[in-house]
Amino acid sequence: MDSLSRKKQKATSIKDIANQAGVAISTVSNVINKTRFVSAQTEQKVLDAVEKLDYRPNIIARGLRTKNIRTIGVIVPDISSSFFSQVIYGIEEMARKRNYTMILGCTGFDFKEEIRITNKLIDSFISGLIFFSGFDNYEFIKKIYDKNIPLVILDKDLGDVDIPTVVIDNLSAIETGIDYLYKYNHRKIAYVSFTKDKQTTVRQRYEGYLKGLKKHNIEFDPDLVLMSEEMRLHETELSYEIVREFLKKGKIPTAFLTVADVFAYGVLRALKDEGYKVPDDISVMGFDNILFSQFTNPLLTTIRQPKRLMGNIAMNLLLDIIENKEIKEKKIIVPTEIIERESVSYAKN
Amino acid sequence: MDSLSRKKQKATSIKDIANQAGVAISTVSNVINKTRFVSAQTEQKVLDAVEKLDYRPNIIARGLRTKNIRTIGVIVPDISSSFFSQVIYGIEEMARKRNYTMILGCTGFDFKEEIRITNKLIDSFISGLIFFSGFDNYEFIKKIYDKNIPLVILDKDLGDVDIPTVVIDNLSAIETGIDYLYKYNHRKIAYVSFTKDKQTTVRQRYEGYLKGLKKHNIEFDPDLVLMSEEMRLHETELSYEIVREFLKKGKIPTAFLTVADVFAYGVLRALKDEGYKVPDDISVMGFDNILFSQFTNPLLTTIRQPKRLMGNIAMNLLLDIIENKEIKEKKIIVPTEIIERESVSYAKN
DNA sequence: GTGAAAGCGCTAACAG
DNA sequence: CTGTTAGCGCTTTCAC
Repeated sequence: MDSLSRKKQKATSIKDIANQAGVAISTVSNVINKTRFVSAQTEQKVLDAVEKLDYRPNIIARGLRTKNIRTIGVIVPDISSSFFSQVIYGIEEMARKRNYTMILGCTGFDFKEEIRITNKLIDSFISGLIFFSGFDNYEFIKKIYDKNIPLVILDKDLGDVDIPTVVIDNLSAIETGIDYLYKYNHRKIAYVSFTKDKQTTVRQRYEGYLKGLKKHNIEFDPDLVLMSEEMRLHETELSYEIVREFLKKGKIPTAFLTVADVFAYGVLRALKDEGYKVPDDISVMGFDNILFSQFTNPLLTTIRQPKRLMGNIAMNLLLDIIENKEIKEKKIIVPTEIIERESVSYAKN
Repeated sequence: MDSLSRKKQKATSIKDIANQAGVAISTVSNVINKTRFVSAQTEQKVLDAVEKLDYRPNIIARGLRTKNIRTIGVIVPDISSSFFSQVIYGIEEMARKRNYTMILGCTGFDFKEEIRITNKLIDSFISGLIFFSGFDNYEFIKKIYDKNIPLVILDKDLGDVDIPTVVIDNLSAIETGIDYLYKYNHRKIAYVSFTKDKQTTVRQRYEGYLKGLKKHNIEFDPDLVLMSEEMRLHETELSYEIVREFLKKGKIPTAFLTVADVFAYGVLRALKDEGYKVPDDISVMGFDNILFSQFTNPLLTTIRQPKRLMGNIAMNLLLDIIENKEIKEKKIIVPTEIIERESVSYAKN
């Protein structure tokens, strides 16, 4: 017999335990779930039977009754990216802590796939959903929310709606970045970003850029804005190419502010290949503070997002909602901070 | 009413459809699952009812009958690490492609937690398990296997046993690395690794190191072996510190071969801080080829593991087993290759 | 071609 | 304190 095609042997059921212990199945259920008092003596009989027959309750059968199998769905564009995987670490960590299971679905930044997977998850058996989307998709989110499925939106500001959300303050974060650069005497600050149209997150950062410039009376120069949606999939490579092209045109800024550390890596490399020294000639500032930013050359000055914490908070909020705990804030804003390292210094004028 | 504590409205069931369409429950089931012939006319009635009442089958109820909810459990030490997250990308991708759902459990390199989580998953409702463990744990794996739970071991060579496995050839991979370094005239090759005792993977690489040296008649020097288990959690930081300490002792190798790119980053930085130029003074070679190795300074020469492919293959194998397809090979070895970049050059003698 | 009914393993009334 | 039983929503025999 091919040992690969073996069938699982039939598991022992609550009925077997009841027989073995000589009690009713409800009694077994009651000792297992501690759902009503059972005399020490009967309890022991049940426990012995459980031990002897190596019984574990069938979660599916339980789920069919209780409509809850303590499982949370998580939708994310790309689990292999450093930012997402660190947030997911925080999500899973909290799920495990609170005895829930996490189902992960990746969308590959594909809009249709995102909808398909989400619907599939909802139709399956989850108790709630963390939506960590690649796109603005308010209509769709609203539809899910209106189905009364417990839901937390992660990393996307929906504005003034009722849907539970955990975000950072993207606008202020970038604005603070500009403040920082300004303090270091930078007045010609290039901005490297995804295109701003498809995602609130990205748009808010762009607004932060504009607001920061305005605040310090720096004139906005559209030539200094480097945007591409293609970078979504080839982050560092493309920012490298774009910045290299840009530098060849000769309009040289004193600093680059990027919307993701992975872009900053491309900028760093482009600068090096074009013969500029960082930070002596040009400064570079990232966003995210992913792990490798502490090992670039020079070490990357960046704006930190507390990724693991964001994951923790999102899952905690969702489970609080599911378990009907009191929710103080439906919109949680987690703080960012500037991590000063080596890639920014005083601008020479 | 607090909109957060709303209950999911009751979903429409197969019974509702039967009523609506004026047919038997079994008929509804049969058209949905195409499990026996139904006349075009009745079929249409059912389909209309499904459409009208927006019916989707209850997966849990189905699962209770069929003992299968097309869900795979994946055990992994740390989802936030670049290597793991890329493999998981491949795992999830294939699961999705074949219409399965992935449950993810992280163990944080904690031995007890690994067992606890695995048992929990097995007791839940999975159809199979991909075990991507942080430890050697043959006894435990064997026990799972003997329970006839479909199982694939990822990235761990169990030797000559029957359990389905997908691995790289760690020994040859490192040996090839030594060959490469030898070709570049290196004779004093330091080796940076986790301790070799707890994991087959790591031990095999160490054997590859020894074998490579022997093959080229390089005398083994224990002082050149830098190992620490602590690096598990602080990979780059600790390799940095260890290598810095090591360099201060004055016994300087011509090359460092590391067992992970993240270690190589630490080496790179330690070398820089101690005033050595890479590759002019000392060469550095990594292992894994994670994303950021193409952006280090200098660009890292390394041994590539095809991470996404490994994930694809593992999930594919597992699903083939579950679906009783013919299995050609129970042990799949995926090839590695050397990625030549900038961090290795000819040794000066 | 279709329907009736048993039953998957469990929880939660209800009864005593 | 404990037992009996209905039923969650589905698949699957068996009967017609």
